[in-house]
Amino acid sequence: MKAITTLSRYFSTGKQLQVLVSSIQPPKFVPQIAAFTEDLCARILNQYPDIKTLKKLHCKVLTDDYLRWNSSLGIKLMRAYSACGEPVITRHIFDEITDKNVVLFNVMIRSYVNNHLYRDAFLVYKTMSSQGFDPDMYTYVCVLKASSGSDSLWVGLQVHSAILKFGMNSNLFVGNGLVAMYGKCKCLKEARQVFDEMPRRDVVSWNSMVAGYAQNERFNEALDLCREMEGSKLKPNACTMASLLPAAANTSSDNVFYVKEMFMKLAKTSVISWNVMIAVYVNNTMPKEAMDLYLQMDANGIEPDVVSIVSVLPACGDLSAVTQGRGIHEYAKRKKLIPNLLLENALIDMYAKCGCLRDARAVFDQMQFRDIVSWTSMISAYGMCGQGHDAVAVFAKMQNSGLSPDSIAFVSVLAACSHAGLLDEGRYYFNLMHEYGITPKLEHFACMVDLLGRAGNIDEAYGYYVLLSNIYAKAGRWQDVAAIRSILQRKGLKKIPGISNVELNDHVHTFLAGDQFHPQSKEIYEELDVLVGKMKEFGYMPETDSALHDVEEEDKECHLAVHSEKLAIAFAILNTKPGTPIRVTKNLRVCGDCHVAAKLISKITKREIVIRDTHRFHHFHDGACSCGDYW
DNA sequence: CTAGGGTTAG
Repeated sequence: MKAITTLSRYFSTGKQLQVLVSSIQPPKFVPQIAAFTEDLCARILNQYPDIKTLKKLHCKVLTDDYLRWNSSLGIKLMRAYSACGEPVITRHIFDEITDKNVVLFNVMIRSYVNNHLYRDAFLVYKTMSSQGFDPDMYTYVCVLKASSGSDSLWVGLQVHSAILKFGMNSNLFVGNGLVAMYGKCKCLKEARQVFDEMPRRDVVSWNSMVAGYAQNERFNEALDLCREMEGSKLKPNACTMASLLPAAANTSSDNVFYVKEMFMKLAKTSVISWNVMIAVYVNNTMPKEAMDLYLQMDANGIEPDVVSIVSVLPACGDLSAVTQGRGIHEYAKRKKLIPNLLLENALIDMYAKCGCLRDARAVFDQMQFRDIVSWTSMISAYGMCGQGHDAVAVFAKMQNSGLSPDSIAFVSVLAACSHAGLLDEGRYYFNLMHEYGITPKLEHFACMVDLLGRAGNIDEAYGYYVLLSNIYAKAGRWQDVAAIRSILQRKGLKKIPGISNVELNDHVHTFLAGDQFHPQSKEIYEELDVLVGKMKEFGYMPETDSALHDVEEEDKECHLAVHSEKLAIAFAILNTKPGTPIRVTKNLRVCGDCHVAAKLISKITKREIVIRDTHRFHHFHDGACSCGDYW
């Protein structure tokens, strides 16, 4: 026994472990020797050796025969293999052990979960009871983690009902798992209910609930919970800060200050809290503060790690602090943190933002592995410097390398074309998106509008605008439509057509001002004529002059030049039963003429009409509007 | 003479 204790002192490094493994003799069925070997192996395995050492040890002593009568070592082996990212070998050992128990099942499930093989984890969970092993609290904690990891609320709910059925819900760890699962699955009410009903809560319970709010962009509630936590006896820790991070972007200065206070109150011994604070500053456009904090780490005895560097590099880019950036790059090399994909991508981005294209390219060229982000960063780098042809060349190389461009890669190449005035290339890539099954979004259209606007093709730019407006109007994303409108207005495109939407049978119908393309166009205009006739009896006078500011001159005399909301209302009247309320959304503010018309139409047709414009809601009922004619 | 297995996060 003494010998073993002495030996264990030397287990701290991989090399020593390997030496020790070589000295182990295969087990013979002599009880003392077997016990000695077992204890020795257990000690080695508990240190999580690297895969080489592990395999050596596995071959040397743990033959399958041996495993059959020793599940304890089997568990340790499985754990070690799982930690090396070898779930297949873990499973092999699991299958070899004939004398199973609940713990073995739990270790197997856990191995799958930790290696993100959630389906396999669920499968083992499903089969264990049929083999006579009932899940226990440890099992439930594992499968809850699998549910959170795979965002599968459905499985999570099933697990929850099993937990309730077997009365395991009062266990602290199970409760924490449930809170985390519901939070990940966006069920904050359920998460909060579990949290509130927990008989006992620890820091993890609070952090899980905070994480739930933060992951669902409810930063204020997350902060309220932190305050409440401080009000009780528990102190926030580095993990609390880390949980807040997803929501701590572009938030108020008060909120940033709160996180800073939390950071100051922590025992600042953990590199994680420093990294989170740096990231919070970066995500709230406070690069100077991020930089300063990074530089203070050393004096506080905290060694920056890969995450610290990846977090602070964007700040260097934002500040164009290339000297600092280079220093950090050197530090990363010295600490042998490179190669590292995230770090190298961050370096490319930093150098690009500092205008050091050569350095960016050097990092890119020296990379062992490149992902879509690496390529996209390089394309943007060239784009930012106006080297559109180089950007296009890198894009082509990326395609050749076998990677499929994603939506963001297209934004960067389109932006590069736009900055360099590469009209044909821009059109080519815009059309290419289709082949990759990517639907153009705001950013892509904005690039095209920009590109065409620069090239003087105002007409074509306008075409892209209308396309974009329709897409966003149908999705109800009026803010995006407004953003594009302001881009166009800056480019000198004054005439923005009004667009209205109205929903009918779960389908959104979109109308442009003066729209004549709708299949029911004829009936709609006829209906409008009838309505205008009746409205005139109430003293309505069409205000052609001011009302038609946003349609073409030649359309003015013609009654076809009608605002889109009138078309939408007429369409809804035609296609819905009498008395059905009509709901219209519009991308511009309702004009005076349409407002009067809507009031009268609500009276004549005895319909409730709701128009949401960019500014507010208008509820029209029996000839009056909720806005009291003030908007 | 019954271990062995568990939750949040940068």
